[in-house]
Amino acid sequence: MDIQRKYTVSCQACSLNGLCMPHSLSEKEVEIVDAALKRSKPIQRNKTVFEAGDKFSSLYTVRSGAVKTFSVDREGDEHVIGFYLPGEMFGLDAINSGHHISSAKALETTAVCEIPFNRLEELSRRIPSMQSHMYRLLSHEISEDQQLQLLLGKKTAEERIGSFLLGLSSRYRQRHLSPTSFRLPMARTDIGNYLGLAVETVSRIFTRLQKNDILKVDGKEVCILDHHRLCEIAQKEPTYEAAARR
Amino acid sequence: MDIQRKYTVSCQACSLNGLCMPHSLSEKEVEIVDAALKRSKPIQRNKTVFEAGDKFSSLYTVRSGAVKTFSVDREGDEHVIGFYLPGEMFGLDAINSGHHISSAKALETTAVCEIPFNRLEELSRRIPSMQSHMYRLLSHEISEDQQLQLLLGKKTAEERIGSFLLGLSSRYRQRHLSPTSFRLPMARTDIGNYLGLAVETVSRIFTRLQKNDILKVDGKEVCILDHHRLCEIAQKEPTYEAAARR
DNA sequence: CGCTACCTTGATTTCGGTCAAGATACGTGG
DNA sequence: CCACGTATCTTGACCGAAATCAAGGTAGCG
Repeated sequence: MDIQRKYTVSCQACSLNGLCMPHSLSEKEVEIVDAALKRSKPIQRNKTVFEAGDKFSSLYTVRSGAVKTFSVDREGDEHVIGFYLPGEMFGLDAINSGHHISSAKALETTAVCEIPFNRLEELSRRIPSMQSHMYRLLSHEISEDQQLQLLLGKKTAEERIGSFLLGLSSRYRQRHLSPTSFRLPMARTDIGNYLGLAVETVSRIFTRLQKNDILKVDGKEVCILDHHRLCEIAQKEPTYEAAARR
Repeated sequence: MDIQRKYTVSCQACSLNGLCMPHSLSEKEVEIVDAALKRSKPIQRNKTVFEAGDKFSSLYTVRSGAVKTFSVDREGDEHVIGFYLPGEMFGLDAINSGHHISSAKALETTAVCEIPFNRLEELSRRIPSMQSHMYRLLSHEISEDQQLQLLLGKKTAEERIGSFLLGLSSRYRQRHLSPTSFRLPMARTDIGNYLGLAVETVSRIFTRLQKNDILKVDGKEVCILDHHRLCEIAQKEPTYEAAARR
């Protein structure tokens, strides 16, 4: 079964705020896991959740709002690594080295849920489905990252933007928001940075897609008018097919 | 502590053939883990270990030889995802979906070690340091993948090749082989494919680096003559600094 | 020994980056 | 509520790194 499906269903059922728990947990287990979570007060736009170099102690999930992770090189240039929407977990890259190698910043007013990692390790030993879930969550991140590598290494600017928008679209659908009409929480600069493109290129492609009646763009508001043609552009089969193959 | 260090030391100590076990295991535990491993007979060059679509049941480590993982798109084009040297684990991307989404093929005569995943889950519940180790291993793969994303999205052809060679160099050092003189187990085509470059570009840059006395290339034999300048080209600090920062 | 796969080198083209200049939106304080 | 300044976004002109096209060269294998 696909982790993403599991996630949406169970998040609501268990009210575990984005920990994406399997629903095989008992009442009692849900209670235990829930007790381990720390819910933060809202984080203002541009405030950081953690910074590169910070000691690693917790994983985080987005409860509301949006987060970007990024690293800064010696020349001071920022490199956007990922965007996280409600229900998604971030900070996974820090488990290995014991400190954060990237920073995380709120793209808008955001609430996160903190999960102390030592508690998580402990719980996943006691609750087998929890351990299994964590393995799958980490594995899922690896597949996604490899997907992005393919995109960055082989695809044209238009294909990248197309894939990016379709990706967002399906993530919004998963949380029962409109997959055709949504607001981009990040700036054009961030999109370009993430996709390995200049801002100007992102802008130009947005207008081109708009001219071809595939997209309607108004600032950060995006409306996908022709999902099918967008898939063609992204060199991806329509999502329902992709889902069926799983 | 860095997972890679742990790994080299313990692999030898425990003789667990690349499972990269922590050395905190007791005699008894080592025995148990060792019993779960299946050692394969050698795999011929170009033979697959598993193929995309196969049901996922095991993770693999390379014992000797080398492996590449790749996916094939609808047009039949291959996309190289990664190269694996002795001691490295592959197949991690399959945990989530329950079937392999990429294929793995031997680049030369290769022996692998198979680790049934259900046994691994079970063991990691019983042996806390084993679970902790697996989390770090998965997290490490995520960091590496994100590093590659940066390379693919932002770096020039020369920087990519430079980083690639330095990466190989440090992986060879980890297994106590010469970090300055080694044999590339993969074809130029595979390198280009992996780095998002045309074969011609890879070839041209190899000759250019050779002309500048940074590299000596003879077919698949590579010798790094000027490690420091190669680091500059790769936009990376020399490895000893990188190691010190950890 | 010859075939095929792999590698190298050169000539030409092209996609997307860079530079430059406006336009639009946004937050702040008067 | 509006004016101002700053961020962000868009559009155009030009340029360059690497892809593509083309043609030989080399090496490993049956």
